[in-house]
Formats: sequence, structure tokens, C-alpha cells
Amino acid sequence: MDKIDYKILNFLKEDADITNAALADKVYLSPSSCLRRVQKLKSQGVIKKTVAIIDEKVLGRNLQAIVEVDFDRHGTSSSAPFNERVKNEISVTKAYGITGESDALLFLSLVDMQEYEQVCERLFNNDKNVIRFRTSFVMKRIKD
Amino acid sequence: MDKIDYKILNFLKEDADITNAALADKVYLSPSSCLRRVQKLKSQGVIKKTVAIIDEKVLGRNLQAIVEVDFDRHGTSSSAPFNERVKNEISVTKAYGITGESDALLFLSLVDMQEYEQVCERLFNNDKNVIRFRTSFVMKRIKD
DNA sequence: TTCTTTTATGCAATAATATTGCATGGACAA
DNA sequence: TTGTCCATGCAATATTATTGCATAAAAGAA
Repeated sequence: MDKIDYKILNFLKEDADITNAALADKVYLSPSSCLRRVQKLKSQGVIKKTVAIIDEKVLGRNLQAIVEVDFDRHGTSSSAPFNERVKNEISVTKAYGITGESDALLFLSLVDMQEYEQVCERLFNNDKNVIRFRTSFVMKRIKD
Repeated sequence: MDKIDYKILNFLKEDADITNAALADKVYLSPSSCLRRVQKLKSQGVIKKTVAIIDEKVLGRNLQAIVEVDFDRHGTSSSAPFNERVKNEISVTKAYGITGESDALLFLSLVDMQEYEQVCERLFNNDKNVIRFRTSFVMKRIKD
């Protein structure tokens, strides 16, 4: 992990479609050396994977919501079932256990309000360990 | 945008490293047809770009924070300078204008607490339109 | 320092993959 | 039916990725 590796990561982080030859140019290496570095970074898990960024409007999930959740009990065993349900919920794109006022924060990428209602039912209303939740909807994307 | 296109998107969303031939197999098309669909989706902007997912630990940004921000005034002209600063702040990975209790929600990917302090200084403490902010730190990644 | 070992590099050959031209066939409208 | 349009598959071609190998640089060991 030297300076060149970081350069490579910073380029691929923004555009993984770039050809190896073009990337090699940018970091002043031969294509073969460059490729071997990229392969190494992948095998080491530094580059986890590469994904296509899809226009969410096209996928019909243009309603973004952020939900703060308060739990009754906070132990691992108490929140495990909740975490499982969260993982299986397609509309939940991100979920974190957090410090501060609330205990968890969820990101929802929804088709419409009807789906929101259904997700709430499954995740929050049916879970006795969830004592409260507060939802904010995304109006404007400042940075994404 | 038919069923096959959606299939393609769903595969590339998870793994853009897949070869065109392998993708073609999965959607039961010939490589050439499949490729032409992918190219079309890219030119249409349905596929915005493809990026490498980097292990954040390696990049030294392993401290994740979520900041809710309250503004004094909410008009476009009032929040424009804030939005500009947010865009220029490397550690801010996502930022949204939201409904509900707070006005904006920021995602920070930080090196350490010192950087957090500096970012707060630049974004919040020096902005008269920011009347309050509340930070939560990510303890556990339930889904990411 | 000097010698040895390891690791990274570039070049050139090769393999794999993407890309294009073209002919065919299906869907649809007149 | 007939014609047009568009997607498809095949095969040829162009790009790109990958590997072997010799050399050079870097990292240790004595």
C-alpha cells in the first residue's frame, strides 16, 4: 500500500470503467504493473467489489426516507431479530447502530408511501422492542 | 426498458466486474445483444457510472458520523453557501435536505475525532444560519 | 558496506474479451 | 399481406487484459 496504490484506489473509486491502460497512464506505470497492483488490491479485499450506479428513478425507487429507531432493550440478543428483518427488507439500503438520541438509523429507498407503510408495519409496529421511530423524507440531495 | 433490462441492472448493481459473456448467459441473450443493451443503458444514463467499493479501513476513514442540522432560515439563498461548503468537504460523503425535526442530514466518513472537530468548525460553527446540530456516531453496521 | 533475497517493473507474446458488420426474424402498423 | 423498425445471433475484427520472462529496484542479512 504505497502512494501509487492510493492513487489507483482514488481513480477506481470514481470510475471503474476506465481501461487498465488509461489507469496505468494516470499513475505513470506500465499496463502490466498497474494491472498487477489492481489484482492484488482485489485479492487483499482492499477493493471489495465494483458496482454499477443505477438511476434510482428508473428503478422506481425515488422516495428516500431516513428513520431513527429507539429500542427498549439494547443487548445483542434483543436487537438480533430486528437486524435480521432489516437485512431482508429490500427497501432498506443502509442501517446502522448509532450513539446519541436514537439507537438505530435506517435508510429507505421506496417506490411510494404505500410501500413505506408496509415496511413500517413489518419492521417497527410488529416489534415489541421498538418503542418509537421518527421518519424524515429526503427533499433535496445536496451531495450523493 | 423491458424485463431483461431490469435483470441486467440488478446484476450489474451487485457486480460490475462480470464479463459481458457471463452476463449474457444469466439473462439468456447472446453476448452481442447483451452488450448493446448495456451500452444503451449507459448512454441513456440509466447506468450512471461504475465504481469500485473500497474498504474504508484501508483509506483510514473508519469513523462514521451522522449529523442532523437545524437552520435558521430555509430558503434556497440562505442554504446555498452551506451546500457549497458541504460539497467541498471531503469527509462528507452524503448530504440531504430533509423533512421533519431537522433540516439537513450529513454523513461523515472521518479519519479521527480531530478531523470531526475541524469539519464542525468549518461547516457549523462558522455558519450563522446553522442554529444547532446533533451528531450520532456509527457503532455497528447492520446493513451497508 | 557488500551480498543475498525479495519484490516490482516493463516489454513482448498470448489469451480473453469487447465490439462491429451483416443477415435474419419477430412485432407492429398501414 | 406488405413494409418498416428494431432486436437478435453469428462470425470477423479490434481492444483489452493477462502472462512469462529478463531486468532493476528495494529490503534485509552479514
